[in-house]
Amino acid sequence: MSSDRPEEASGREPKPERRVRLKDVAAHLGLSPTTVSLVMNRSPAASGIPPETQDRVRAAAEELGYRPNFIARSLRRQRTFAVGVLLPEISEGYAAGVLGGIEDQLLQEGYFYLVAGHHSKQDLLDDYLQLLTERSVEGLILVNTPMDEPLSLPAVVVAGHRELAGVTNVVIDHEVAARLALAHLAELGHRRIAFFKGHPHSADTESRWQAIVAASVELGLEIDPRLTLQLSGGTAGEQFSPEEGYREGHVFGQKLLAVGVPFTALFAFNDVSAIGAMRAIVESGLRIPDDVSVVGFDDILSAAFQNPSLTTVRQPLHEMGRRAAAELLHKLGAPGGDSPATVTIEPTLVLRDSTGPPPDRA
Amino acid sequence: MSSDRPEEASGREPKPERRVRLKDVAAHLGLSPTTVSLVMNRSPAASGIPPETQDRVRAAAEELGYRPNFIARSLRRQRTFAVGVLLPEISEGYAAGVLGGIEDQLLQEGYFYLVAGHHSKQDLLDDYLQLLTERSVEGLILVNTPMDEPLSLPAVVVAGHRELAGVTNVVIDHEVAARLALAHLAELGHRRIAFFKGHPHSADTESRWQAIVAASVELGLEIDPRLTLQLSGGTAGEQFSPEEGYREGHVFGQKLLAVGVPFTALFAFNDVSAIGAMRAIVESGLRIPDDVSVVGFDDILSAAFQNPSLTTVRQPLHEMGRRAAAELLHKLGAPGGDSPATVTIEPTLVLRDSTGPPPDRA
DNA sequence: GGGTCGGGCTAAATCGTTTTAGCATGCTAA
DNA sequence: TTAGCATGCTAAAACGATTTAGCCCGACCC
Repeated sequence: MSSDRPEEASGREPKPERRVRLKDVAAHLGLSPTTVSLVMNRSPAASGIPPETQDRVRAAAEELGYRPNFIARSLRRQRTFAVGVLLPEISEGYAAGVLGGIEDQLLQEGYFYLVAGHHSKQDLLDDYLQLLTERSVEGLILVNTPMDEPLSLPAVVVAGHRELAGVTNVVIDHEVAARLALAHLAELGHRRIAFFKGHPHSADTESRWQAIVAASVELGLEIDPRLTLQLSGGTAGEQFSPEEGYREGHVFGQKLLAVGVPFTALFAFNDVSAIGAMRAIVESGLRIPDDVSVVGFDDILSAAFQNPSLTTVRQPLHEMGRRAAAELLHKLGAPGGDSPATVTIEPTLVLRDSTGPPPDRA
Repeated sequence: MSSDRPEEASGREPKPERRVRLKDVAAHLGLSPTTVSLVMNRSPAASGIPPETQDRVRAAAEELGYRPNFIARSLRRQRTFAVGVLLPEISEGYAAGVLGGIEDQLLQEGYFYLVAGHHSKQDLLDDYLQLLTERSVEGLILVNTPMDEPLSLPAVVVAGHRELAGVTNVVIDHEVAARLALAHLAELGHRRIAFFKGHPHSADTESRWQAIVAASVELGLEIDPRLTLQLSGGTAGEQFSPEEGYREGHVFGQKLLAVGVPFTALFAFNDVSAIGAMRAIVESGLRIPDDVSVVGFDDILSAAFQNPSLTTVRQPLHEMGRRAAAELLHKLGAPGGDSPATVTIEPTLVLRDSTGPPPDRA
């Protein structure tokens, strides 16, 4: 309870504790800043400095609570150990999941990152790109963010539309995704499968659909165009709100039932539309999975909470973020090196209660 | 199609385009860096520089594509216009919602931020606090992050446990929350209401429960201890995963039904436990809301997707983040100024389909 | 014609590091 | 005796801005 340090007890000079600088440590030791710097950085040039001096330096640094000023160091070394992340917004969904993975990987490797949400506005995107550059980020990760012009920094794009020279794309393996879902349904005995196609603007729509077509052929399944509905959605991919997606799924579920062509399973474009459709199906008096099986895509949090819980193709968002970050760091470490143009992430099938055998093989 | 700039067409010197420095602009104009700096910053000291020169400077800067180096500027001005954000992790839930609000507000005001997820590990938290300080962030926002020691920087805490000298706490108004939910149920005619109390470690548990007790008295409702279940949950507040919360809600829903004391409504501690409980209720053969009404807390995405959709008290996470950021910026703008110790955010009641009149007034 | 004033600039210090190029000093070897 | 060579350090120049304190020059005043 008693204090050894009178200045603490008396409260004298509490505030003006300026941060300790390298120079202060040097002065305290009667050495030059150079020496202290060399020691603190374990520079190879420090080999000439005898171990005892090194210990003295480190002890003094510890004692004085010296912490290097990262800003000054960045300026001198022309390295910031920071990267920029551009995304539409930190929503509860896709971007947040990916960001979590980016975060883990970057911090683990000693980097920090600056995030900017452009809300799908081109001018904001341009501004933030500018600002991030001014702040000397060393690279960029774009999540679900359209980009046409080539970038002036090393970059990795997650869920990007186009191929850009020099930038690495991280995408999900749609082939595997389609095969997982359809093989599961086929194995259960389903033959008449309905589909929700993605919105025309969405980055994933086309490749996913082609994968579905290919997998169907492979599995000997026939796709009935009357059971294939294209979601209209917002104007810019998955940017529109989940609630809207849910409502759309509800409406399209009703449309699907109204077509009058029998089907025993639905493979939706994503979980929200699947959940909306489930509601429509249940409302029509059919049971899930007894009468109709439903498979979603993404594995959003709600998927597990549905009643019945939703079988779905899981996009490992966290891992996609991790890989994107790892890939960027690789580029930074080996400039002009051998970065892949595309990194493909394997989805997994999460089996839950919304799928089961078809009611009766007609 | 034809190019005026031969170096572009020929591809000569494509790379060595070093960033243009202030000095370059100055040299290009035959002026000193001082002058250019003064003009570019619209410094009051620039009043002595004739408008024509100013125009010349700005034109040259534009022409050469000059962008100030933020690092150098930060070093000199001792301002980084960056703040640090500490949170358990960027999950799909609470933290991501708040972070979205923080992001909006900060970017709008010209700040950036560095995020670090400490995964509820004390040593990581300490490390990141250290690193953020080294990077000279000007302030801190802690989201759902326990903190005992006083901080060396201006700080705002969202959903923090304790009061810390000098730091502003952003919290939800539990009084209003409790009153909104209970008044709604009382108005519908419910008298026998069950409760899930939060986990003992959660920041909000105690204040929320006291607010519920107070509101009950106010509304003339009686709380039956047999219908009051305390969730056990993880060890550190809301850190444990949503799936676990959901499962816990399911189990506690079953427990509640097993008590044998009749009730017509449940006010859960959060949405995930409410959703879990709904499942248990439905499984027991009771209908929602015909037999039992359920009210959640938070308004997570899944709440809207339930069948029936969940009536819940909405925590405006985005706004809480916004306010936290705004409050921090205020502190930064007026050091030693008059920051409130607590900022209270008003929740709202989102009426959906999980609440209705009780089956029959016994 | 000398002093003053103000207009239009600039030199130089500074922010806190890193890093290059060397400088003393003392010992060894020829 | 002296060149040579470790050994143990340091001076000073960056990095790219901002900012303080003037400088120089011509016009004006008396």
